[in-house]
Amino acid sequence: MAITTRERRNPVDKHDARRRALAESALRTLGELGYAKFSLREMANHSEFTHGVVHYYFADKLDLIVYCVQHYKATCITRYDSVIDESFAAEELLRAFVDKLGETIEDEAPMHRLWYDLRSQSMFEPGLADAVSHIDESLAEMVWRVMARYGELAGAQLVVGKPEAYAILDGIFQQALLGHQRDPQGDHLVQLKRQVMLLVPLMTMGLQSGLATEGGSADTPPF
Amino acid sequence: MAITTRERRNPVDKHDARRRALAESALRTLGELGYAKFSLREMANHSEFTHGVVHYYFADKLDLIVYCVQHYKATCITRYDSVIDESFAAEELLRAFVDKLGETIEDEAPMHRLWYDLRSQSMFEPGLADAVSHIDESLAEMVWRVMARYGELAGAQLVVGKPEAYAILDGIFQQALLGHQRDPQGDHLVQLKRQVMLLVPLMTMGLQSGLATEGGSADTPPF
DNA sequence: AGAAAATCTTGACACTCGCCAAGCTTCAAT
DNA sequence: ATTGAAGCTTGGCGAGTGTCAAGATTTTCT
Repeated sequence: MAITTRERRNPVDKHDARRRALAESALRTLGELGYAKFSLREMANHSEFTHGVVHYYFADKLDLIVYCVQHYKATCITRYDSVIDESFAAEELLRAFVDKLGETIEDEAPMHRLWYDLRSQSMFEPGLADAVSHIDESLAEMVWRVMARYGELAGAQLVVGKPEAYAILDGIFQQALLGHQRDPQGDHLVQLKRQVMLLVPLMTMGLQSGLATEGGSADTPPF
Repeated sequence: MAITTRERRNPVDKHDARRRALAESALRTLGELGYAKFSLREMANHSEFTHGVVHYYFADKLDLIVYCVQHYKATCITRYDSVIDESFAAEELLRAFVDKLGETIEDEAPMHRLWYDLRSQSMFEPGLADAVSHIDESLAEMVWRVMARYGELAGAQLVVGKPEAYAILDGIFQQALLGHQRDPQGDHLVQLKRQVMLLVPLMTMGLQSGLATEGGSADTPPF
């Protein structure tokens, strides 16, 4: 009965690693097909798994998807922390932030459209509500870290709170994603960057007239 | 062969009226179940129609849903025009606007969550993209009419353009709807009103310090 | 009234779905 | 090497899906 920690932990680590692998495969298919057209067999066809193995690791389809949502959270919640840590001036932070925004919309569009899909689904499928709500809260906190750091570096107070800042930037981001999906040739990414560089200063006090001082390519009037 | 205009127009009117009736029934079921769980038979069970009649009036399921989206547009595009026409001062317009926002979130939550669902679906189902895009554009114009009128009444210029104003208010509205669905007992409606009354002046020049002058119950600090 | 056209119902078709049980394979421990 | 558990595959069940054809019903026109 001498069970070392290694002997005990390894099986459950294997188990969890397998769950993660399943979840990552499911996330790929979900990002491709969306919640409505997602099926376990379709996921199996697009991966190395067989359609039956899911029920060995998850109670049912919804359990898998909820786990996917929670796993997705871990990968995206700290996405902008590097731009916070590596920026030491307000304009530098803002520029790094909008660049990262543009990158993620280009590189991970399927994951982002899936996120908006799942968030909408959570209004019809109560089983998703909790997991989605937690991610939304984490995203709001991530946005708030950027905004707080920006205010700190700019030496100005924020005139909006955490929910407002998140809702605003999320709305802007969502429109950019919709436009990018509808017409990938369009200039939605530069519009997104311009809009964020307009709105972030607007959400801080005393910087409303500082827009024109940034120069560069983002000084076109918004209308 | 004497075909009067009444004889000729009536049949196609009947046809279109029937299509509209089908669409309204489908919209009710869609608002209840969401796009993913919507089925023609489920719609038939919740209405006076039989599941087969749909294919007499629509090519297929997607054709029906696209028609639903377009029909939905007509009912919601002019929703805020009355508050524009009947308000003759900036604060009055703003108050009427936020009141209407709260009303629609209370009275037509199923339709609004359906809208966000369908907009997300349009990123996976290209057949929905055009119809959804047109509605989004119309909603942006509706928001812009309110904003333009507000700026006019306040005697101030807007510091954001049409896409920004719409994205911002849409993001705020969406968060309020999500919160209201997750927890109907919460105070998301008063938060929504407070947020909009903060942000609309913020989107106009020279009104940043005018927030405290409104008094009433919306003067709590945003953070 | 009778013919013709429009409208609707019904039932079946081919298909996909989540789920599960029975059996097979792999692996670890004695 | 043998045994037992863990992991996985396979096939199938029942339910549900969109679609459509055939026929019944209603409406419209001469």
